Amino acid sequence: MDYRPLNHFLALADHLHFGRASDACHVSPSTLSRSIRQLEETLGVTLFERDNRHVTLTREGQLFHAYARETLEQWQAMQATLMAETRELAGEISIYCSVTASYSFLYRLLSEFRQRHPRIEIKLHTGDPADAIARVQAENEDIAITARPRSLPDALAFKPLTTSPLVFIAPRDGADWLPATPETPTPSQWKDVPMILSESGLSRDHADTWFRAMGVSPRIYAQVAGNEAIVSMVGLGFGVGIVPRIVLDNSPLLDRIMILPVKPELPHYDVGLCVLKRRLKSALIEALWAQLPN
Amino acid sequence: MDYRPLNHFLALADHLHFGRASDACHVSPSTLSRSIRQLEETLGVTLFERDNRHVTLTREGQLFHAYARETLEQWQAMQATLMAETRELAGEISIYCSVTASYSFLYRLLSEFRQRHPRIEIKLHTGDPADAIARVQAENEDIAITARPRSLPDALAFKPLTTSPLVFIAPRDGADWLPATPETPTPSQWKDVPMILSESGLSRDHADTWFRAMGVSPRIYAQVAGNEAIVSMVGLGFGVGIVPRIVLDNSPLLDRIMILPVKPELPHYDVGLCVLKRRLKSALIEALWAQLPN
DNA sequence: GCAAAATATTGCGTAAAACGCTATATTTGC
DNA sequence: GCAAATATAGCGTTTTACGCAATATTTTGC
Repeated sequence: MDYRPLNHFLALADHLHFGRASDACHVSPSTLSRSIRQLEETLGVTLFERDNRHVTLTREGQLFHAYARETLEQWQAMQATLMAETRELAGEISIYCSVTASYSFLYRLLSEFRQRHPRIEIKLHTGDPADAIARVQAENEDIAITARPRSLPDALAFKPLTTSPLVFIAPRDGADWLPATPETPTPSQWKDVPMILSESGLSRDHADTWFRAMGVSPRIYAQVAGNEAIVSMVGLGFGVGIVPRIVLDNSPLLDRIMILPVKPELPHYDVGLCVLKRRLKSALIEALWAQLPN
Repeated sequence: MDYRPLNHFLALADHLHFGRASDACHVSPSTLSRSIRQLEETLGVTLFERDNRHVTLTREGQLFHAYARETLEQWQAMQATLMAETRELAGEISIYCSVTASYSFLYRLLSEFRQRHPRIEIKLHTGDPADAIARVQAENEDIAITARPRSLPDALAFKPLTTSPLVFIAPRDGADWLPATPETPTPSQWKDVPMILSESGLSRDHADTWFRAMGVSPRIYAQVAGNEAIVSMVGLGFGVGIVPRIVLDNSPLLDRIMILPVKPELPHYDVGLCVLKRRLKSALIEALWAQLPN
């Protein structure tokens, strides 16, 4: 069943802005424009009054709005009824995430899901989050738990689970190469600090950006794959690292490191589920996906 | 909105036979098979149990059946509501006219009308204009585009679209039986000219009147139905014809014929819409009728 | 018992539809 | 006056739907 036109309509009714509504629907503005136009032609009425600056709902659009919401609710209720009727979906879903994410999110994500769908097997693969997007795109994995990339490819859908800041960490024992005043960093303080960084990925991008803004090149002691490895090396006294704060929440090494109160702070980023849009047709994947609020 | 899968489902639920259900839906059995399969995959349930000889509705299929009917009913109700809201007309109008009139007038008559009333279907029948009045009177057609009859029956209403003269046409190549001086016709010039005339209708009436005024009987080579046929036969050299000048405006045979400058000229006549007055009560017909100025 | 008929499904090539990029026209804010 | 923002449309590409033909299986008629 293709209810996309109703989704498109509701998004536009909500946003009253083609750009924002198209973003919300994961389509281009031209696709949304045509979809709405086609719906209007099918119905023989104008649903939105619009020029190139304003979008408002017409009276007919308001009538249609109620219809669209009810229709989608009934469709979802029908699906839920059928699912209940058959007692469950069955099959397997493969999930890729970092060790950290597996500690932090999987229980929350899956505990209710597994109760609801005991016949669905979860295949969990852990690894460097920097690989997550690529593995989903290559269809090695159904879903990944990963940071939202700066530029999300069009074929992917993303749903946030949480937000986490990136933080600088240092050995708790201290070291003479630590910046004296991390709250007021200067190039001279940071130019000789040995840095333990990711090889790639969002945290690496943000680290590079921070140092560029500082006007200094980081002195890279090691580039490693995986935030846990960074925590390990920092805990062993090899240097300063940058990791998502959530990595620390479950780390057995927490007593070996400290968070540096560096200013300006590194940005927060979303951690969430990432999936190929077209895989959402699968009832299994859609069921997992649908568990999270939008 | 694409509700075809629901239509497919309901047809199969009704027929329990892919061949008959696909016929009912105007699709091939393979299309129906795939449509049902896709719906089942989307819902994650089996709607029909089937082998190559039997189709039965599953329990989930029965649940879905109620949903499908209600959904289509609500869609139709929504459309009806919106139509009532905008006073949108829907239905069909049948129009009868000659091929010539279809070329000359339909675009002008219908293009704006169709934009204004996209839900009205036009059924177009073409034929000899001499039949137009009779077909309207017999209610075979709602409206006709035709010449104004000399005596308009009281039950009919007529609205002019344009005026056209009747003209004599001859083969461009000439012929020895052509009148030497069509501007000053004499009975002797015309008595042997082979004439290609309509079997009936206004142009035939006017031709008969002209020849009577000339004091000669036309030598009729052929009586044919349809002005285009007359143009074809004249172009092939069979004789002289009388047709409305607008017939020539779109004729591919224009280079094969010439208009004879006959005096006295045949009269002009109105071409326009003709309809039974009492059919104007119909909102559909009134809408089309009202487009033309009085 | 066997061939023919009937039936639902699937592979495959083609047609149709959907899509996004880019260009366009218009409006707004500075 | 001009840059930015916005909705729409042209166009080429991608994706999806389609039907034909082949297939496998079952049923029916002889």
